[in-house]
Amino acid sequence: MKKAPTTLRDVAKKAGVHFSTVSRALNPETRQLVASPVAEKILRIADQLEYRANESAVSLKTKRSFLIGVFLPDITDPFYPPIVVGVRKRLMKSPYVAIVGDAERPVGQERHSLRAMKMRPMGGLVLATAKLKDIFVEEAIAERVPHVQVLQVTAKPASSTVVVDQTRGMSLLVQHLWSLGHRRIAHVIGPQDVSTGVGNLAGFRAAMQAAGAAADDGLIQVAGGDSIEAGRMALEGLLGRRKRFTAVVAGSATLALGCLDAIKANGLACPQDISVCGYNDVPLLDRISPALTTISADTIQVGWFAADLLVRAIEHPSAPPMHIVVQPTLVVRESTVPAR
Amino acid sequence: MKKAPTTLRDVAKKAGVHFSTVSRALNPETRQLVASPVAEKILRIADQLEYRANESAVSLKTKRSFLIGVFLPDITDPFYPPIVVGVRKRLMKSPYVAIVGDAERPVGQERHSLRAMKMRPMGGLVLATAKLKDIFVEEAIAERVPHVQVLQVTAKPASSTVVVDQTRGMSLLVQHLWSLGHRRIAHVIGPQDVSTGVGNLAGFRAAMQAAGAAADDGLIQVAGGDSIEAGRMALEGLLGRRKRFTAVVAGSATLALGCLDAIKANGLACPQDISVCGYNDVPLLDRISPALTTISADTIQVGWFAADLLVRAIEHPSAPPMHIVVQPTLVVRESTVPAR
DNA sequence: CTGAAAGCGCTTACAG
DNA sequence: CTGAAAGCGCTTACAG
Repeated sequence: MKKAPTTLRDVAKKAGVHFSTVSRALNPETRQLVASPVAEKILRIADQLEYRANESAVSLKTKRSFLIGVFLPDITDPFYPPIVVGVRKRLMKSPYVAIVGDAERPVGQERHSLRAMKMRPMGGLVLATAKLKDIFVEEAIAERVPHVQVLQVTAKPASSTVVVDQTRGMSLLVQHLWSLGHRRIAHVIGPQDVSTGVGNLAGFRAAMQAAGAAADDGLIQVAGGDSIEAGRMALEGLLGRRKRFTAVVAGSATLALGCLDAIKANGLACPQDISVCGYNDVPLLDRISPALTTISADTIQVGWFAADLLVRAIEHPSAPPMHIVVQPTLVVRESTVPAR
Repeated sequence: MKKAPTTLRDVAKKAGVHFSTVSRALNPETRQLVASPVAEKILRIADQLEYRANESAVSLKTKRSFLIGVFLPDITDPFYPPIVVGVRKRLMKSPYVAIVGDAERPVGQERHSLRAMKMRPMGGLVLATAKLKDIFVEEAIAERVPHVQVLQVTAKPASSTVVVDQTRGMSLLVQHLWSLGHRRIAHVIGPQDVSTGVGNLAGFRAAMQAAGAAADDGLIQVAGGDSIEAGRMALEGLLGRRKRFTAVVAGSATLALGCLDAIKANGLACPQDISVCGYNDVPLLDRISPALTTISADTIQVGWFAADLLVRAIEHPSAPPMHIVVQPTLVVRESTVPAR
């Protein structure tokens, strides 16, 4: 038989006090309202009976929720799960627990998520899915749901954010290629409806400028999505233009893989004919052929910061939003070599 | 101002009925207790007011929960997230929502998860973390929490399970190597406290037997864990014995990567000197050097089945456990070649 | 078919 | 310092 869980009343009966006294004793914030010896006794008995507050009852009464929704663009892209690890790490000793929400692209799905989110009052949200203009974020703001945006952010975020420094990342990449003698550098960039897309492009332009040459718009190609296939098609397009370039900077690791495919499909070789570098490091990128030069960021840290800011936002609703920028590093591997 | 969400009373007032009538009308199972025209009107108004039942209240009252906990050994191992995708897919149109639980190894953490699970009544659990003997599973059974085990299962599971056919997988691998002329085949196997570990080993032995040669115990090495490092050390051990072998079957993709490292570290080459094959396919394995021959299973499907069985278990608590076995396929790539 | 009532397990003013 | 009461938003016997 499934035994009923211990309730406040069970503890109260055994302690010989009223159950509201038990409630006070168990809550650290009201504990001083209870006489010390009584509180101690209650704590002991509660522990012994393995009392756990029923969360539904607490939520119902306090109108607070301890569920933190983490929305990722794609849980199967190995770039994202570390975010969850970081969030979890920060939430470990807190009363909050992370849900991984389904944020798949189709509009229908998003609606579903939104509705699910609204019927299940969330304590807060970590959103890695924001477009430059994002109804999800707008709703969160309108409904006053505490949230923080990570990696991808809206155009002018009114919420706290944790992002990786894109300008710095692009600058590291361009400087690296430049120092290898590359001058004609192509850029396969991700969709321009997300901040990482426009950020990378702006960063690329700024970095080229700083290096001493304006970026050649004829060597910039926006990919149709963040997939290997989109990356391949984008570079095929560039190759088809027959405009010479000796290196290509891709907007993500996924796009970079597509670039490698395009190079191979055109009878060329990386890095001998064209150097390729990606953006965002994921496992096994160091073992593919050629191992990919890329930009790496501590995404566990990003998740940790996000959860930390979120907890603050929940506990101090009126505090102004904070913006954390994490610095990435350059990881040089085999896919970039001196220009011929 | 954060406007209060719509409640049953709001809908009732607007519809001119008692709120209990609204409750009945909104629940498909009790809807026929309400006069059709009234029910229709209520439905319309509820929709218009964007009414969503407060889940805490529902859970508190019914003592049911719509939270499904999915526990993975490691969310950053790309082998596992597809399970979540599958679970989510099945749960999409159900009232349940999946939480990804933290099932990190340290015993302290597990305790934390367990406690979190108990204070937050879960509607059900999908466990990919079961050891042969597993207190987590034992507790779930004792507490009558509906659950299904996936991939890794307890010794004699009393709950529903969804696993990949290990015997078949090992057989495919051994037959493949055998047909390439390999006779002395080593085996680097994962920890033996989980069903996949013992299953793979048993499968390997059976497959060797069936092929016509008993497995040589001197060529079997149990790794200290499921990590690249553990795989490397295991194969180093085998290499150190100076017992000749021309191929090695690893118990996981991760272990296989370690084997590749060990081969390289010993001045040998894969596949020229030793063929290597892994178990479980993950992205990029087709792009590493050499691309890894391995066993692939549809893990999204595994997750889907798991959620399906779980929903059944929740809705029909007395139904007997079911056991689904998914068939894997062999993916031949560059890491296995004919024996010299 | 519908209403009124009880009660799920809590928190938190309000008395004493 | 402690008890008694109200009430969060629901579901579901129980009357009518």
